[in-house]
Amino acid sequence: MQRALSVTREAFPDWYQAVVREADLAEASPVRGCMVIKPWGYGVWERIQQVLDRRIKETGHENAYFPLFIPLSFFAKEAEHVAGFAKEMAVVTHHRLKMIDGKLQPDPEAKLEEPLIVRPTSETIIGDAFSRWVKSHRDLPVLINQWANIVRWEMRTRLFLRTAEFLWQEGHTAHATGEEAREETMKMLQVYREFSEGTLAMPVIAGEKSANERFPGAVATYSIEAMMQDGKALQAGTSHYLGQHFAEAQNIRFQNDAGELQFCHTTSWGVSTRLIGGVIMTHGDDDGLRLPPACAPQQIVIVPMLRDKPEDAALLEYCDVLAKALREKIAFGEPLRVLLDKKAQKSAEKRWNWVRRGAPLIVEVGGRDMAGGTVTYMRRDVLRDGDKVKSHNAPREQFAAEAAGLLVEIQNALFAEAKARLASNIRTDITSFDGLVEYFKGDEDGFKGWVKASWARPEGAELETIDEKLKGLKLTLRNAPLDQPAAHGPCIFTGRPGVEEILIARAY
RNA sequence: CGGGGCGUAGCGCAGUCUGGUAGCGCAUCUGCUUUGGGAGCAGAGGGUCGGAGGUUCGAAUCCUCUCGCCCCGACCA
Repeated sequence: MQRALSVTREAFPDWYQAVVREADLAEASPVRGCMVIKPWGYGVWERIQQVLDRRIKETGHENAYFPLFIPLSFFAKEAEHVAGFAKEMAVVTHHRLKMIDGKLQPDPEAKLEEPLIVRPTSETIIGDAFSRWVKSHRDLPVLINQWANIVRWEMRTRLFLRTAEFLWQEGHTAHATGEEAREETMKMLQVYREFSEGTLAMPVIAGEKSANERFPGAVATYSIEAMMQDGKALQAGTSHYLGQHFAEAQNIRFQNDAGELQFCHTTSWGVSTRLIGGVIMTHGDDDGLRLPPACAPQQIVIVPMLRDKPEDAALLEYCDVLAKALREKIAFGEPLRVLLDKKAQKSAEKRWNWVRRGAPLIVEVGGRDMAGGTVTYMRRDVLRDGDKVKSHNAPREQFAAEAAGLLVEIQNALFAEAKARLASNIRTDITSFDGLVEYFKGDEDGFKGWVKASWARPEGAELETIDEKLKGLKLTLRNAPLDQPAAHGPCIFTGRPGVEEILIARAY
């Protein structure tokens, strides 16, 4: 059978790369670990930005922008923070180039007095601003978000999933009380969960990270974890309660209503272009990408079957009427995004390109459709019936009337499919480390789901030891889901009474 | 940074062992035919074989160095 991709999901890493390339999402750049995000890929990011930005503002936050460069000394103020990021920072040391011996190089006489770090995250420089902005309890809370690029000099990179430079939003807030800051942390985690499930159709499990997986400098880190089609977990978003650590390091203080000086409690939270990798690995199939309509740059692509003949004009007019009618319809609270693909390419070629790119509805209109007043369309989520491509025929006006409903149906179907995969691949019957070994041993490449088990929440050296043992099975602790049962069995690692359930999985 | 694999046309690959002046499929361009579905035929364009140096009359091929990509490990919100 002829597929739109040359590889299948059996070779998952190869397949992933093929989708990124064939769906026109991104490509590698001349700079190691950095990517060029192409219009179709960036279009998905713009959808993420638009929908999430609205949610961030609805929850009371304002956007602002802080510098790309952070003075080196800012990082030295929070010990854990600097320790966590020191190994992956890009450093700017000069401000001028000079031709020396025929070679263009940094001018030794233009060395910066203090090196500048290209931000790997902005807690420190935003905290510095907060320390000036906050004087009184009347200034609180401060609720700020920034859309930005950041740089982390990663050892090993993968397009979208882990790149040296990536795009994200980072929320930073300061509060009078720990209770309020914790509420904020949880509120944004919920925003991420709803966004991931509602817009990306990517079901997630929200929970708290174990101590060893905490953000450097945080009191508590929460994440949403999604299950990819190879069974691996993808951390799709994080939210941190930073306590007073950063406030103390950067002197973010306020006078309370009794006139006493107190340190603020701060939070930070973010999602990144990694989400696009999550969408690919959640919904992609052997014909390429499948985009949930809510995050598709174009939801309906109309491909006229042009024949380079005079009657093409009438066909284009026929398609244009359809496009205009569709654009007046609403789905997910917005007008439908419709593209009439008039490019001078062979129609069949265009169709398969849109299949690979994952356009949710692909409409093909030919002369006979026009004569009969109909259109032919394909749903990308259920492209094939067996091996054959499944196309539908409907009167043009009927299709225009039903398209918005179809898009919602596709969105729901993709979510249901992913949700079923997540729900049926979390094992809860493994209660011992030997059981873990048994389940995860051998067949390195085969599908392995997640394990949810009780544990005693060990810390320190004991946790280190457990982490090492898990590493031997290529496993990591993902999070302790927020939804917990009333009672717990014995700890899967220590045998002591369990205090919560934790997810154990292979991860990206 | 350690182990393994790989860099040859936009994509997928052969050629490398055994040195002789670069090829296949798809894509692209032109023409004719075709026209309800990834069309057929004929022709064409496109590669300093990742880069640098070396050996040689001659290097995609052998040697040295180097850069990048992929997998595993280390590392990693």
